[in-house]
Amino acid sequence: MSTDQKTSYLDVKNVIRRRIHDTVWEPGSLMPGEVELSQEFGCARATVNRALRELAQDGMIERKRKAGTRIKSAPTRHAKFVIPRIREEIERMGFDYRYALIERKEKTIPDWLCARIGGKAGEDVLHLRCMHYAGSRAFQYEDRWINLVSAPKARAQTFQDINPNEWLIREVPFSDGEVILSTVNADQIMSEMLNVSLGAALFTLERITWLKDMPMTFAKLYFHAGYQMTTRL
Amino acid sequence: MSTDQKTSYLDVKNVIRRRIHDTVWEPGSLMPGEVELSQEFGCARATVNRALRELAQDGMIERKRKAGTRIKSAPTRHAKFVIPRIREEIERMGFDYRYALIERKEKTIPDWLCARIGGKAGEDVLHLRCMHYAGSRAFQYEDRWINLVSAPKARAQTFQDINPNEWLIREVPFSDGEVILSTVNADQIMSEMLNVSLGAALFTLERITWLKDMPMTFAKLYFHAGYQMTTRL
DNA sequence: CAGTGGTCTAGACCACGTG
DNA sequence: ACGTGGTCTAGACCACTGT
Repeated sequence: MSTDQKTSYLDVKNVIRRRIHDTVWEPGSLMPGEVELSQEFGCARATVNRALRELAQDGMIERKRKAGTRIKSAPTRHAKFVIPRIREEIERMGFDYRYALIERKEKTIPDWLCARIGGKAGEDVLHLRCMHYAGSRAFQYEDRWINLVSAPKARAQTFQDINPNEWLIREVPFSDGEVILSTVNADQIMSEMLNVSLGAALFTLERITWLKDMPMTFAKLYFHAGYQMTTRL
Repeated sequence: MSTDQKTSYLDVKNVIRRRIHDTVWEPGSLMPGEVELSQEFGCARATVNRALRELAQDGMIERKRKAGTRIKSAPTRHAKFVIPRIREEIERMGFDYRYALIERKEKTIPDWLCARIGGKAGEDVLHLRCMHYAGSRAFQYEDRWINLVSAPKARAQTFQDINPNEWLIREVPFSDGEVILSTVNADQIMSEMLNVSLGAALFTLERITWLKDMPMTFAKLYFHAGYQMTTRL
């Protein structure tokens, strides 16, 4: 009568976590290899492997072939935030989503944008300014630039009835992106658009998207006052 | 002469990703089961399993036992942000990290905090206000509350020479947490502390931490003007 | 070159949740 | 009840990289 349930990768994960927390293994030091651990835990190497793989993904340890696995001295904390599609975010709150194009202009790429996203000088870009509403309330002001070289189809799109994000998702694949969260004091334009007082603290999200080194689009989103992003750890 | 390298879980992942993007399988609909896919790809079920598991983790699909695997209609976009330890963040920028305690006071838990973190009325808490400097420049103002019921050891700690976060990491385990990013206009105190003009837009990070339903600590961090969080997708 | 993690396999049993 | 995903195993080969 042995209560020999097989040891799960979760058990392994937890034990190791505990050991790291209790400094059984010094930060920065090497921990035993997979084979050794699998013997200790009485399970297959694959089980240990999965536990360690996930711990590495969580940023608790660092693994290198031949070098072994070491405890991260500075256990990095990650938080996963949802970057919502605006329509869904608004509808999930129970409001009607409404979109309005304010301006649409083809231009030559400005220098600052060139530097910002790594484009080539002289290329054509499409500049869009739009608003997103939740019911009758202004929700987000969007300042969007689309590279017409890498996304020429945008030329034929008026963006009167579809917002840039939804169009891009449908029409343009992308490989890589960058997101920057920051804040800004509302200037004249934003205060009018978002109906907030001049200087109000606004949450902003900048997003750059590439397709294999080709810059596709740059967007700066200004949220209504009081907007916040939430996540669980 | 067959170039029969074994198909990797990465291959599977990529093909599936492609199919989802190309709407080979309708959003919201069921996709084939693991067995069927493993036959199609000519690999072991474990391989398909890993591919699907990771795709689920990336938010592209949703899996349920017995129900099968379906394509997420609203492919959620996630972004993983690093929640840095302030000392490391500052030192990584090449500055000296300096910490200063401004105020330390034991109190009865205020109502708003009670509601905020789900504590019991009447419990004792420790309220700390501190500053973090990068070299000579103010970097972050911290407003911290520690539950003295769940972390009684905090009573004996002056927090003169160690910042709350580092102490908590060392002394108190935690199971669960919540992070909220938002913005605020600098009030009198913050403008003095962070040396910014009154009303400047500040980036704030609130953090609540629990240990098995026991609220441990609540912190609101106010960053210097111009602070931003960055991540790759 | 040799040791460590990375991955694949084929088969097995289990747990959950739908019908 | 039973089908689907979830996990474990034992063994094998590969790929990277420190020595």
